[in-house]
Amino acid sequence: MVYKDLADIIFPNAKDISYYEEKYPSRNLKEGAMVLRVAPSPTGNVHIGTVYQALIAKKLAKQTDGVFFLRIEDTDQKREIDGGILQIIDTLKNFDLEPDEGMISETEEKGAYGPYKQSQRKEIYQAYAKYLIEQGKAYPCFCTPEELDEIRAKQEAAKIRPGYYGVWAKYRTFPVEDAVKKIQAGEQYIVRFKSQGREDRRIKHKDIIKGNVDFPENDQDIVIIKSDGLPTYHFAHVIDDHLMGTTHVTRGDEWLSSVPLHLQLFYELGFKAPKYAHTPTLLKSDNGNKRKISKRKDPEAAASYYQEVGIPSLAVKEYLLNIGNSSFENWKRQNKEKTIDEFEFQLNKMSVSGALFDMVKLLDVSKIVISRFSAEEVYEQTIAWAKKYDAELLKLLENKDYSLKVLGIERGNKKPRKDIAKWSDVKDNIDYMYDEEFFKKAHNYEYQVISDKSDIDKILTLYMEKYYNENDDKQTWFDKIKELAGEMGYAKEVKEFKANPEAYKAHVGDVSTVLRIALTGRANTPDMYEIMQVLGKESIKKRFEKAMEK
RNA sequence: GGCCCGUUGGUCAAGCGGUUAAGACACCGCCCUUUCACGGCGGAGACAUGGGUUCGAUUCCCGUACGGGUCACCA
Repeated sequence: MVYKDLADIIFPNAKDISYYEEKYPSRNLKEGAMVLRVAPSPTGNVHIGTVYQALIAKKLAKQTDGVFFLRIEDTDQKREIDGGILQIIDTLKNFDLEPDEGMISETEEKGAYGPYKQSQRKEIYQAYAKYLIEQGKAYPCFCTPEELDEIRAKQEAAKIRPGYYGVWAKYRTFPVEDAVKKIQAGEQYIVRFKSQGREDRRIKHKDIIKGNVDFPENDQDIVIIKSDGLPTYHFAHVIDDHLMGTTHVTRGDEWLSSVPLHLQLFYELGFKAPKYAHTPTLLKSDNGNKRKISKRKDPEAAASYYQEVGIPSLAVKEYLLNIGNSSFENWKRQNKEKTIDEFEFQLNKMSVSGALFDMVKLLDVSKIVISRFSAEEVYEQTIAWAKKYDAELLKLLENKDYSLKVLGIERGNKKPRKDIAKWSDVKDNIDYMYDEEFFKKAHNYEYQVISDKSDIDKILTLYMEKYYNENDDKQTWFDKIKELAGEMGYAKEVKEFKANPEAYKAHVGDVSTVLRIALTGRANTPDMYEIMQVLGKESIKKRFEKAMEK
């Protein structure tokens, strides 16, 4: 009996690999086009790192007229959750990172290199596993998990390198005849790769991000086909990225140490290996230590978190892009009108070490992003957010025309306001602009410099009766406040007051503050002229009356 | 523990043998003819450490410390 017989017994129905090699020909792309992918597992709660990977991969593909595809890595059925695929697809859509090829729904896909879901590629992996067995480069292993544990325990006791390799690889040299007998007797087995590597030799690898790295060769006979017939990650990666024509594998740097194995697999299968770029991990500070952002402990690890708190996906992408290529920030400042698609991302400019995810900085980026939105865009996105997360806000925004005016305050000019970092900030920023909300609340009216009740009442009455005219332009409007200040014995100019503080009780700014607090119930607001324009005379009057009642 | 990778201000980071060691966020101060925000100006704050190599090291080499990753029929 020879390897071929063994292979036929293990995978009797597998096709010859030439079938697949012909079915998936090389991609006909222009010189320099990059083919990249994002390959998450449908285990629920899409990680922000997946979005980061997808962003980079899609950007590179677009820049080079290449292809960006989505592959679902669902070879571990134990970890798979219902709706996991949909979550991934939706997340990519939310961030405007739709793939050119791959799964587009739970069951459908597009592209000529599918299936793009690994569990549906079982026969493909088996064909290649069979090929390897025929070549004597893979073999069945009948060790039980318990046996494996025993081996490990022995190795640990002897303080030698653990694993299934060399003399420890019990079935590596097992006679074909005996293996066939065991299989025919119904014994359980898995398929292992017969590594030709030697630990005392080194393999060089040039990573696009990490640079030159060399490792000892892999000598572990790793599992390629599990007992459920599905491949392990390593095997699936090599087969898929070969068949799908991936030119550049971008993945988290937790994979860096598997490179010797992957390169070996590519070599033994006769495939050309893709270029690798191992991206640094997104970290978080935890008690003074850095650690990976974890799905279990950190809410911000979930891509959905940003949707929930209302950070625009564009802001998240800009922040992520800046973590990837720090030149982005300067580029953006010099190219305010350009979209992020026009920025040229460079893999080799990525930082080698992991960055702490900085929420404060993200929020700053988000403020800038939102400040550039029109009132209409802010309105639409806030509504979309409120529909899911804040019914009260949704109700507040019912009157669209009025809301557009409110959101348009100090927006659209050269120095737009930057006080909204996320949609969940909107309510607190604008609720006082709505009468129904304003009059519902009890206000404290904590006046500052001018605190004498009769003075305050006088300012408000005088202003309303004698000075206010809703048709005034801004200059006239402010001149009138100055006059009012003068009439009440306050300094008309702040400078005057500062030059001669003994001569006055207060100044025009303090008078404005009284008006502002009576009007809005708060000491800090955007431009008061614009506020009054939006509010209108009736509302202003009622607000002053309410303030005087107190 | 073995094997890899890393370490520039609080954070993200330029720089890659000779620099007053950029910039951004955060922080502080001043200015911006009414508050806040915006904007402007200014300030404080860094090359983990010890040895080499060199006329000269943040930059190159070695060690140490610290941090991270990885050692599954998980990806």
